[in-house]
Amino acid sequence: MSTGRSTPSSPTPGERRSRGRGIPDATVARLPLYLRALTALSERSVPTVSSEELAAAAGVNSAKLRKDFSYLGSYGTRGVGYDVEYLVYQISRELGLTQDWPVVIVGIGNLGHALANYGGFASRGFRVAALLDADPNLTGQQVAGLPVRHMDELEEIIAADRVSIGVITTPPGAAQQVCDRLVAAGVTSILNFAPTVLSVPDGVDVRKVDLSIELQILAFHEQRKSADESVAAPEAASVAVVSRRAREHAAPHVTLEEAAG
Amino acid sequence: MSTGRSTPSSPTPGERRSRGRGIPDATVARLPLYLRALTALSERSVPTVSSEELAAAAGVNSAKLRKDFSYLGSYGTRGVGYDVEYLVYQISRELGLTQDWPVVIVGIGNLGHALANYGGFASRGFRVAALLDADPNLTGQQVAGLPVRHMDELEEIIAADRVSIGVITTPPGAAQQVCDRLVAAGVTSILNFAPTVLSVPDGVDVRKVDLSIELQILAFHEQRKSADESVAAPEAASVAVVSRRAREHAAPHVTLEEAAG
DNA sequence: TAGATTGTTAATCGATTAACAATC
DNA sequence: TAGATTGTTAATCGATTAACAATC
Repeated sequence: MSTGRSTPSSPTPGERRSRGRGIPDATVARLPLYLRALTALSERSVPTVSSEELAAAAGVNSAKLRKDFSYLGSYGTRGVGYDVEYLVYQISRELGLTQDWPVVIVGIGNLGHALANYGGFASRGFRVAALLDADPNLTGQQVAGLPVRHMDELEEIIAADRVSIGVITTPPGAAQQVCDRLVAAGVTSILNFAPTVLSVPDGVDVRKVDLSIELQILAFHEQRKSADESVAAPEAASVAVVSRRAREHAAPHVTLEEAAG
Repeated sequence: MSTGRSTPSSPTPGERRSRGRGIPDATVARLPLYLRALTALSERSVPTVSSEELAAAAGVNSAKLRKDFSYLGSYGTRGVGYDVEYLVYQISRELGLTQDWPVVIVGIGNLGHALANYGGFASRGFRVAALLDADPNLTGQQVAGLPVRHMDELEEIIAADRVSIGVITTPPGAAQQVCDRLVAAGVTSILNFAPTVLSVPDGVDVRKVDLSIELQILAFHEQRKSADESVAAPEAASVAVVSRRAREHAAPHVTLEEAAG
């Protein structure tokens, strides 16, 4: 794009793809969806599927699906479609699900409980290596067939089981501290359910699941629906009317390092 | 962009923004993050904050934050920053959190339990109007201070409480059916925790939270990390070597409507 | 006034999509 | 061969980012 659009010497999509062997993030995020749909087909012993059919099952459009698959390689057959078993294997391998991923869950409250019992983990390559909690009263209690262990054992467990993925289901106040210990112990991927922004060193991946944020996004769209029922642009009007209170308070700048953690 | 880059008559960002009064999806998804950071500042009675400070607390860069806020209006003061209280109010209003949003939770297993007890709902405008489950043995049991009610009452509750948001925490097999009933009863926003693709009519928003998918995305990156430690492009090599078994089975096309649901 | 910080511009980047040549 | 469907192209769209003029 930077070298002009009409010259045939500009980088081709093929060249761009191979640069750094990068599968786009958006594609990676959809691979699990495809895999789920393919697994369902596999269980029904369906041998092949077209991009159109698979896309419908995964809830995307077929052009996007074919583009996504093109990053993995040419695994389809023109005029026929994709072999279900073969594609299940290729996507599993690409996602790293052909190996075993031990995970620890830290914070065995309601949510930790729910996750420990969640069937979706074991069915993929994920294995709950340990359940950890800071509360000594919980230690030793059985949850989902596993004993809750005390936080003191965290480093030991991670080293012994070569755990690289940690799930944080603690209260928000404890999350950063737990995260730091996980990282120091060798964990390089974190799934965070606590409503906190975690800071981690380079090389550590964090993904977050935030129930409250999802609801707020729904509320935004829900509000728009009601607004559309009444006037044309009711929002634009009310913005101007809203009290401008407090705009006069100008005050010195404050660092918010503490507030963030 | 479509009308050429050098002509001054191409649409300005201002024009683009006002077209349809659209706040970009990516911006809407970040507003709850800003709101959370601002709420923490508000509790510490911090009066003003700069884009740089607030961005750090929310985990984004400051240019993005300022761009995001520019879609809401000009709520900052040059040379000073943003008034915390004023911005909390504006974002809350924009997200629709100044009103009450009754929600129902359907499926009171481990996860439904966890959500019913989740503090983050009540603190925003969200109120759990009812907990519903199909199991008669659960009916009447208290969960998070609320009685579990039977699915038979779903339509009645939604109508009576004007519920527009439903949370689905059922097993995957029941999710589409529950979704259909919610929508028929008047719900127009759904937060889906079941690992299923839901189909809904136009005008209904669905957001999904999928624990297993998040873990799979982490596994993908985790795998890449280990790969990078060993050879330069180990992946590219092994792709070619992998057995091409099953590519010969070509078979008739199958509809997969049932598999999807 | 001098210093600070917003709001906006414009360039870049990444993702989506329709269309179709390649090919089974 | 005729019909079907992939893999790829190229256009479009939306999101990110650095830079800086406007302005408190």
